[in-house]
Amino acid sequence: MASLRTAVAGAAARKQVSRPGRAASAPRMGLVPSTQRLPLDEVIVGDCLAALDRLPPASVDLVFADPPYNLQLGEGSLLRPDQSAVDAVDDDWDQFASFEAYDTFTRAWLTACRRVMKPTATLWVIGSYHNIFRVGSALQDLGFWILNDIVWRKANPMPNFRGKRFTNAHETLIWASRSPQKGYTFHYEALKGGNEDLQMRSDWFIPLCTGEERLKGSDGRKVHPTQKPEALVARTLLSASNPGDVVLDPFFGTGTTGAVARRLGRRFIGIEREETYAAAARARIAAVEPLSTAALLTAPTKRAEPRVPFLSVIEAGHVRPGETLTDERRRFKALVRPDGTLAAGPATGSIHKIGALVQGFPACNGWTFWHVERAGKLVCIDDFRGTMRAGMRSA
Amino acid sequence: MASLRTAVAGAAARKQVSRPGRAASAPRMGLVPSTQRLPLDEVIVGDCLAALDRLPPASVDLVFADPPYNLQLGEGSLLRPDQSAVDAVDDDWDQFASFEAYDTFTRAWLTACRRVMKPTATLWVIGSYHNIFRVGSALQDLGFWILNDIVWRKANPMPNFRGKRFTNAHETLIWASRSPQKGYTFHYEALKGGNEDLQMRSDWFIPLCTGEERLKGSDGRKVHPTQKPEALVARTLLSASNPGDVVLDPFFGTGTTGAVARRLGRRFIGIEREETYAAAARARIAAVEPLSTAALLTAPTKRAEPRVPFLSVIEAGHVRPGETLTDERRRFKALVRPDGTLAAGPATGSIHKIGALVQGFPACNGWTFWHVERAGKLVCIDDFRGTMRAGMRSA
DNA sequence: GATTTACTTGAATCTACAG
DNA sequence: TCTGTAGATTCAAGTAAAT
Repeated sequence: MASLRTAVAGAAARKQVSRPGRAASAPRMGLVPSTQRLPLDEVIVGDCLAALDRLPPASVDLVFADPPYNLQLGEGSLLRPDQSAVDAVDDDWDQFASFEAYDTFTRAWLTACRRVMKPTATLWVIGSYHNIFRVGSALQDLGFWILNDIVWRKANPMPNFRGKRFTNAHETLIWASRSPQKGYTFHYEALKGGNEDLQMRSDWFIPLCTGEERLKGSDGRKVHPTQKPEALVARTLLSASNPGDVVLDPFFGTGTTGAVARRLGRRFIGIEREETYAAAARARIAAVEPLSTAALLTAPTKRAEPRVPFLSVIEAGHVRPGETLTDERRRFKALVRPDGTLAAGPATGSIHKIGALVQGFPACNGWTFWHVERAGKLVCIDDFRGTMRAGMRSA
Repeated sequence: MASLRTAVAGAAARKQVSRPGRAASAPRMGLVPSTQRLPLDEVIVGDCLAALDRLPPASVDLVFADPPYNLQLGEGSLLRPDQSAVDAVDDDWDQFASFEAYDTFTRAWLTACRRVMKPTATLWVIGSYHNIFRVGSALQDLGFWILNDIVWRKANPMPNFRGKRFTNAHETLIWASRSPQKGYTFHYEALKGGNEDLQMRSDWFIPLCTGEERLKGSDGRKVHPTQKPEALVARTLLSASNPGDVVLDPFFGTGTTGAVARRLGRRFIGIEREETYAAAARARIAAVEPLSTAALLTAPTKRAEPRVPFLSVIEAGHVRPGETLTDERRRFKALVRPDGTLAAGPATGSIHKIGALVQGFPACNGWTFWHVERAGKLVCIDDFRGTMRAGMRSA
């Protein structure tokens, strides 16, 4: 059964390669006319598969999905040590007859999401051990490419009242691109800057959604049983999308994704089956104050900066032809030629090639490797490039 | 699976009969006669399926499995920024033709393990996002009952050298019982006592296996590419087995499970395909000094002050994105961005970098430099960090 | 001998773009 | 679509070498 599942899913995935940028292909079902207009910043009430099929292909930049977890709870209710009852997730939408039924459901919505994702889009799914292994396997079977699994470490998890297991103190998010193809958005430097100048790790420590942030009904009870903290969703959107990007959430619930998207200057498409949740989401999102554009401006990453030929650095007079370049520790030397190449002995080539050559390395960033002497001190030639880029910005 | 190799039966095999009163069923294959004698505290060299089929059913109390991860590495080698090559895991034993092939392999060894597990036995499997979703799904499909997923947070993970993903800083263990039936071993109180009287959580912070603990050959190179830290295995054995219990490891490698089992007064059965690894394991285990029963309590892990990202301070609401930070004498200003970086004019970066920049210094401690105004007074952002650290100590 | 600095290493699905 | 090249990129520990 499982092998058949894999084969079928694989075949479906192979067949379904949309070609964005060329002809806009027909909607998957062929029954519902495709509207090319995106229902932006709206909550669509209805079945998520039907709603997804009505969206144009290759139209969203990011998907955040918090699907049903398929919790398999026992019969009786769970009691705390003080005999109060734990408010368990036993809603109809979380009930599946079998793992197979859950797998079918999972493959269906993932396939539908994949169709509407741009080739450069990525997808986030959150789950617990009850469902995340099914979801992860389905992702791989459908041709998604897992980039990371992220652990949401809960600051204040519910203890295990019976003392029969470890405190279930985390949930797992999977971050995947549509295919192994490169070119997705990842704000590496920004995340590093917000994390003590260290790479952001795959384990995130974030409190549960409680207190003011938790939506409560007029009866004082929580509106949705599994509302996620905005901080968690915000980190996914900040890391893998840009201001103005379209974020899709096929299990919108009470609209955490929409609220965060609006606050961070992203557009959203929310799909939710229950009108009660959708209504709560609309009211919640309307109250969100978007951040100022100034606070959202994305800093240009080094990769996005304009290219500066080394020849331009020479032409600007920062380095003279005939000068000698050396490395930080003055172990190697090279001669600057008027055409922007370097010479080391008989060999000539770019600053990168000669840098690699003299060190015996396969590659080298010549900009950071080579230095010139100015007033008795070594100056990195990358400093000149920085000066020139600053001049280009002000011009 | 086709090649059934004969196990090397150690001459010094201790004789142990499986529990009387339990029906000794025929071996699964029906080809090799079942030996009712358990090969305790030995390393069986050979194919793990064949070896498992020769063990009597319902005979082990715990399984610890570290199967191949099925890493799918690219063509070229990965270079660090200093151009040194990463020693990748590209061994033959980690190569599978497809997910389907890996699934087949996984179901086979899990099924074989399940047969030899006592009804009360539990199983641990470790993996990464490359394989753990396949393993978890297979476990559920085969009737295992997942008790917890545990996150091994690595103290010193390998960074992401290209800056294209989050640092892959954890691996996942699944802890499962043979079936939903109750009655497994879990030392709740002991673990709680070793964890400052707090329930042991599902996220464990443990360093990699390096230094003295890492087995090295005569050439000084690591014997096995994926040796696991003893602390990790010890915690699984302490939590889910009793002294004298039989612990099975079907992917024994260099015998971490055996060494830990011996040290903690458990018996072990190790199965390993490569004689080189098995030989190293035997020598290693022979050198292990078993602990006295009284000394088996977990040693509390010493922990440094947790690092707090400025992003977490924002997420916690202590500082709002779009707010202005200033120094104690209000000479400099910077804008707080939602990703935890600051902006001063066109420049963006961490609290430390921007603090240094505005002062014209080479470095700056942003935590003590930057302040926000609260009720007309300046509050240092380091105060917020202190508050957050207090809240994190329980985690 | 004590302290500082340099070097090594760990389960890795690790680039982007012009021509 | 493929190829060649510009050029961007690392954290925590442990060990060895240098001061």
